[in-house]
Amino acid sequence: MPKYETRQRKELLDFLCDNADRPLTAGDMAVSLKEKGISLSAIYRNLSDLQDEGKVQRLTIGGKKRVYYRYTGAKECEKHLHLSCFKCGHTFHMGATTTDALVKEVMSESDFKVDSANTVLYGVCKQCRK
Amino acid sequence: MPKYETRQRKELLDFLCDNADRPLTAGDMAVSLKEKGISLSAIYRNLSDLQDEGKVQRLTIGGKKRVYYRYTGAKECEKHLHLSCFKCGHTFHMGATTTDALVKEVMSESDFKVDSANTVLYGVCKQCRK
DNA sequence: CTAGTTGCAAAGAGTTTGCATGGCG
DNA sequence: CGCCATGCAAACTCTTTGCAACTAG
Repeated sequence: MPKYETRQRKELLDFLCDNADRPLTAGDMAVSLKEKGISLSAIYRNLSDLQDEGKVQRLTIGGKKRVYYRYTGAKECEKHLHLSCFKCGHTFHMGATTTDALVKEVMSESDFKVDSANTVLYGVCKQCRK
Repeated sequence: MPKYETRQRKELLDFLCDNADRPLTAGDMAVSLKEKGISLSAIYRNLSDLQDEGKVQRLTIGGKKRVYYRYTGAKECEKHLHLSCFKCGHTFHMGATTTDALVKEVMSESDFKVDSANTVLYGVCKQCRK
């Protein structure tokens, strides 16, 4: 849990927000933020804090063997399910109404409370199906 | 892609099937399979093949920082969405009918083809909500 | 037999941590 | 100023790989 608002922390958050639609590895961030003078360890330490705060989620993609990070801190994320494409890796937001319907459906069918901000449906998007 | 049916591969598959309802790390498997004389590298190599065949999926859990594996090779898995509890880590299968309905709903709303065998909805199960 | 698979140990990748320095409040 | 966060490098953990021995078909 951070107590100071450091420059590094701000830069990292900005970067994550700007790239909320695609999954990032810690390495990706390091490359993009190195020029701004942000060390790998600062990235890892902040990512760790952000996860504890529930603003960042770890995830794996399709057959990939790496761990990716996704920003889920936006207020909108709480209201939407996420759709992630196996092929291109892009993440889309599902409409709030449909999300609501789905969450309720699962609740009544399986007595399971879905956390939409943190769940990702995997599949293939419109573009990649062509 | 394997060409031989080795003892190690069978044992690993058996173990995965027997534990399809909970996420396992490669280490977990190694511990349980060491007594049967199966090396870590055999486990990793077979897991890799199994992933390529689409029988095993990698996933991350809640705030955890590790990679887990789940068996998705059972024919039933193709017909069900998976519900995984943040708290206890247990995986449940959602009914086939509801799964179908959900998949269709997403398709018509977002033009996105959900791969149910490989997607996991995160949330909190009945037990853990008490 | 022949080629794929295993075990072991060493190599790699990604992530974490200790400690001195620097910066937020 | 005091304490937290950063940077760097070393330490770790998990995963992959080279090679000789083994084994399924």
